[in-house]
Formats: sequence, structure tokens, C-alpha cells
Amino acid sequence: MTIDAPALARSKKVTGAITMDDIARLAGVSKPTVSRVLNGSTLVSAKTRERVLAVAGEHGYAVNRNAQKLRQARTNTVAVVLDFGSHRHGAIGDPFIFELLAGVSEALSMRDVDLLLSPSGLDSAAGFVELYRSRGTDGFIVLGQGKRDGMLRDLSRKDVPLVVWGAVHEDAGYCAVGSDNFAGGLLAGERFLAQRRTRWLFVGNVDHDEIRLRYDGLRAAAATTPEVEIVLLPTGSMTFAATYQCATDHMRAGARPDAVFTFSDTAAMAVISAFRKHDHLSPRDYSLVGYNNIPPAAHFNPSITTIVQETGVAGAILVEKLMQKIDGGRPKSVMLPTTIVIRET
Amino acid sequence: MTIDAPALARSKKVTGAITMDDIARLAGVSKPTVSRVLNGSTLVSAKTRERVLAVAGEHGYAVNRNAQKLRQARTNTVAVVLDFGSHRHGAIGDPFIFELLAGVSEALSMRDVDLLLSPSGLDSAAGFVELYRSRGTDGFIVLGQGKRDGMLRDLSRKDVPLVVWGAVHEDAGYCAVGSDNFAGGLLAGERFLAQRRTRWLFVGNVDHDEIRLRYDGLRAAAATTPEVEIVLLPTGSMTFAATYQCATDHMRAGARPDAVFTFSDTAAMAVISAFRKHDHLSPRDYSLVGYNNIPPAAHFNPSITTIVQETGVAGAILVEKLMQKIDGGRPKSVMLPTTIVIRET
DNA sequence: TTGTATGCGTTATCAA
DNA sequence: TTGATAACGCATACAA
Repeated sequence: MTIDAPALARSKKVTGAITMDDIARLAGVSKPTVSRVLNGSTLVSAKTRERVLAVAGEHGYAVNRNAQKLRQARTNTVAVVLDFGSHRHGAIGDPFIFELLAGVSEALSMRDVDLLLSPSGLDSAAGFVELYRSRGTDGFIVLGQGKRDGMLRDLSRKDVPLVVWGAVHEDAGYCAVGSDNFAGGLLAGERFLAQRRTRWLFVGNVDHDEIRLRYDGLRAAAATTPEVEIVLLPTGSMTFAATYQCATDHMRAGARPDAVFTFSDTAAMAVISAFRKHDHLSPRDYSLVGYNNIPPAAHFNPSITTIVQETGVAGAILVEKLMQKIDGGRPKSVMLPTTIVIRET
Repeated sequence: MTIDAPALARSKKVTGAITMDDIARLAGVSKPTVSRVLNGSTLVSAKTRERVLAVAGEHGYAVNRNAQKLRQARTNTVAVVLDFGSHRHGAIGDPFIFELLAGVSEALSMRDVDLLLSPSGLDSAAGFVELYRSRGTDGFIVLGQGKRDGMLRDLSRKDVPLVVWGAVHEDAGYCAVGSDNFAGGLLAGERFLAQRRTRWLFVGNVDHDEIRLRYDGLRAAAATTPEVEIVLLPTGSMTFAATYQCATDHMRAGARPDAVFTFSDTAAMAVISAFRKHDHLSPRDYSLVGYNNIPPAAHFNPSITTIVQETGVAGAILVEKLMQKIDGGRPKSVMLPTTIVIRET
């Protein structure tokens, strides 16, 4: 069979895009055969495959992914939800969440799944459902539940595949992957106890579940020793500036804690700087424990004692769990270990 | 016309998903009418609209985006390419690039355009072309050209809508948005000159176009004064650890620069820490200028003099330019101003 | 091993 | 203002 070039010219197509039909015609085979070749089916002869691939390559043909997604059950797309709002304009506290994102991105890439980043309209459960029903995504990875626990619980009841990085609750209904935040708080508390500190300060917004758990851990440690008292200092936002302001106000109010536990290393830096202005120095006057162990923490002056989360594998685990969920499984939540790195503070 | 419930039951559909057909039947109108209502067409009566919306809402109907994309010219999706590789495992130097990403995400959200993050297969120009031809995206935003200038030039010749954050070359062929890196280098150099420093050190990998321009700017400033000499210290990677190691090695080799310009604030922190171990202190023994003005830079000890890039609007501009490109325009490259913030170092 | 026929869920065109 | 009909580009069931 010869190549029927005129037929190609006669095509009624409006858009100039090359389709599978064109390739089929040019290679002298049928459309399904081209499809088979491109999908690596074994039910095709070597020479046919070669010819098709040659023609496709020559013409720079690329399968239309939208037609594919329309036809198939899976979209091979996962939506990753990030609270960008709290990360704009110098608001990026720690690069921590982005390490997580990088891990997720890499894990999805390996499976050739597309990553839809923070699509619009996801402020309510309805938005999630709509995106899912419209077949824009096979499921969701939410990075940091923050204050969204209620909404996420709603969502999990609606059969929307969902995995969350954050606090792990037994009864949440959705699969969560996260550090053992409670243990992290406990570790900080134990450090303070070992140093015989009694006037503890917790810096962080306990509306966020993960942070509340750290606070709970800290209190659990405090509970073992009667003379310890804990003051809670919530920061309006998680920005460096807001934390610095809060810490400054706290100093001005006359507070002089001898132990401080902050929700992040960046927050720790803010506190150290603010306190220094009031000649309240670490480690001389107070112990301090941060969170996340970001690289500069080790080299800040003073170097910062901090809690380490296992983020290296987190992305891969999140993706793995979501895929299980999408495949109809019921993946269990996972709690990753936390450790403490003792430094000058 | 009454609602024909049995007809719905008789439907041959395989997937349980509700389609526009179903809504049309249930609302007693035709499919195109439903489409019109959902797309806000004015060619539909108020009561019809209401009825359709009621039925659609009641059944939680969501338009299939893949069918939509298949039918329409635009996919309303933009791929954002990030060099995640250099941002894994504590490798995230500055959160800088993520501020950019946040800005882009926000700008795309406002236009209801989806953000496809770092899809796989984009290591070569062919990968970009393939994703574009397969109608997976309407265009690309590349965040940081790094060493990819050549590939990007290739790409721009193939009619792939593309906008890049990075160095702005007059002859690049692609639209670039970026800070005036040369001016940034110049500012650092002027600072050193004002302080009468003569043994300058540039820390950074000049294989990256943006960083090379800063180096060029620094050299331009140096050229005005004969006694100034510049040493180039390339860091293997952009991680904190790699920079720290390089700086340490440099000290061990006996170097004692009296002015240092680093490619990022995080790198500045690494250098300060490494130099301190050798009792080489800033500002006592050397001036230092960083880059990006990340929040902790102001509170590091010593506080870091740094170059500020205008990232606030960058995301919006990148998106705006890409949209112009997609619409067939020829957007011009933009160079954003850089300024210097003088602090202790 | 290959081809024919059909359907996936929309939107666009045209006619009514 | 609405409806019938035809694409959009692909993958699958089934037949050959």
C-alpha cells in the first residue's frame, strides 16, 4: 500500500495539528495500530512498529493528552495543595514545605504523573470535589493541614482520594503522613528539663494542628516537674517579621523566659534577634529549640538546637499512599520519627 | 416535557460519572443549552438557566475538563519548570525561587489557569516540544535558566510559547524577565570601592548566566581602580554545605579577601561561618554583600548587606508576558531594578 | 497481527 | 432563545 498523500491534503481538519489518523495514513496502517505502537503493545510486528515510529518521529507527532484522558479512567494527574498565601512577600518562613514539595514532585515524576499545583477554587471542600469530579485530578496531596482539619474530614467522607502532610490523628478519616510532632515537643521539653529551665515559652500558633501537638508534647514534659510553667505566645502569621514583632512585644512586656520552643528555625532566628535587643541572650539566659533543622540553623550565631523531621522520604511516602488510595486501598497513616540536634542554644 | 428518569437508568454509560447529557435530560433541555448555561452565555432565558443550574447543583455535576480541553483551542494550563534537582535534601539555598513560584501560582490562579509543575521529560528541548504538541500545556514558564540558555534558544525557534526568569540577553530570542544582575554586581563593587577594599572574592558558579552577569558587574566596578584584584571561587553546587566547604578550603589555602560577594544570602551565611572559624571576621576584616535579601539576612550576626531583587511583581509579569506570547504577541524582555541594602557586613 | 466500528463528554455550527 | 448534528483525537471491543 502506498502512502496516500492527497488524502492527507483532503483532510477536513481545521486545526493544523497532526493526529493519529495522519500518522496512520502516512504509515499505511490503521489508527488502532498506531495507538498500539505508541502504547507499547506487543501485538504488533516489528517492522510495522518501526515504520510507525519513523513516521511519527519524522512528523514530530505527539499524542493528544486530553483525548487520552477523556478516553481513559485515570487522568494521571495529582493536585498538590499548598498554602501559598502564607508564603508570599517574605512570608516564607522555612523552605521546609518546599523540600516536601520537591520530594513529592520527584516521586510523581518517577511515575509519570502530572503535578497540578495549588489549583484555584480549593478553599472549600466543594472546590476539591468539583475538581475531582471534573476529572482534573485523580486525587489530592495536601501539604500542611493548618486549620483545615474539619474541611479535610468532610472531604474524606466524599470518596475523594486524599493524603495529607501534617498532624496524624487516629480518628481523622483521612490518611495523614507526618512527623511525630508530639514527640518533637517532648524532646524539646526534655532538653529544657535537663537544663533545669522553669520559665518556658512556646512560640507558635496552636490553631495549626501540627503546632498544637508540639505544644502538647512540651506540656507533657513540663507536667513531670511542678515548678515548670509554660507561657504560650501565638504569632499572628508565620512570617519572620510577625514573629520578630511578637517576640519584641513580649520582651517589652517584661517577660524573661529561660527556655523557648519555636515552631520553626526561622522563627527561632527571629526570637533570638528580638531578644538580643533586650540583652536577653541564648544560651546565657535561655535555652532555645527550633524546628526543621534548616541549613543556616547550624551556622547561626548562636547555632540553633532544633528538632529534625524526616522529610527525605516524606514525598515518596505521600505519593505512595495516595496511589494506594486511588487504587481503592485504605492506606494507613504514618508517623515519621523526630530527633533533636543539640547545638549552642 | 417531564423528566424521563427511566431513560437515565437505561443509559449505556460505563463510568458512573454524570455527564452533560444527564443534566440536559433531567432539566428537560438539550445538551448545548446546558453547555451555554455553564459557560455563562447570554443566549439563554433566565428560567432555563435557573432550572439547569438547579439540576446541576443538585446532582453535583462538574464539567469534564478533559472533554473541554479536547474540544477547545486552549488548555488553560501553563507548565512551570523548576530545577528541583538543586533544591533537594537541604539543597534549598534560598527560598527565593519559591517566592517566585508563589507569585506565578497566584497570578495564574487569578486567570483560572492551571499550573503544571515541573513535568517529567523536560531535560531537552524535545521534551518541551512534545508536551506542547500533545496539548498538555499552552506554554512554559522557566524559573531560572541556569545552564539552559542554549536549549532555550533552540526552543524559542520552534514556536513554543516560553518565558524565562533569569538573565536578560538582547539576542536570546526568548522573552526573559529578570533582575538587572549586572547592576547588582556593580552595586556590590561600588560598596567595596567606597570601603577601599582591594582583595575581592566572588563566590558563585559563573556557568549560570545570571550569576555570570553579577560577576561581570563586579568586574566592571573593579576596572575603575587598578589596585583591585578579583578572585573567583566557584561552588560545586548551590547548597549551603558545598559553599561552606569551598569557603573553608579557601581559608585553608591561605586566602584572606577583604571583600566578598556571594550568589545568595544563604551562601553569605555559609561564608561568614566558614571564615569565622579562621578568625576572619566581617565587618572587621572584610566587607560582604549577599543576594536576595531573605528575611534572616537582616538578623544574622553580623547582619548581611545584600542586593534586593523585585520579586513581588515578578510572578505577575512572567504570567502576563507568557499570555501575550500565547496570544501571538511578541512580548519584550524586562529587566527589573536591583538595589542594595547596607547592613553591618 | 491488523482493521472496523464505536464511544468518551464536550463545544461549535448551523438551522429553526 | 433553543435544538440537532457534527467534530475534537484517542482507545477499546470485536471481528478478521
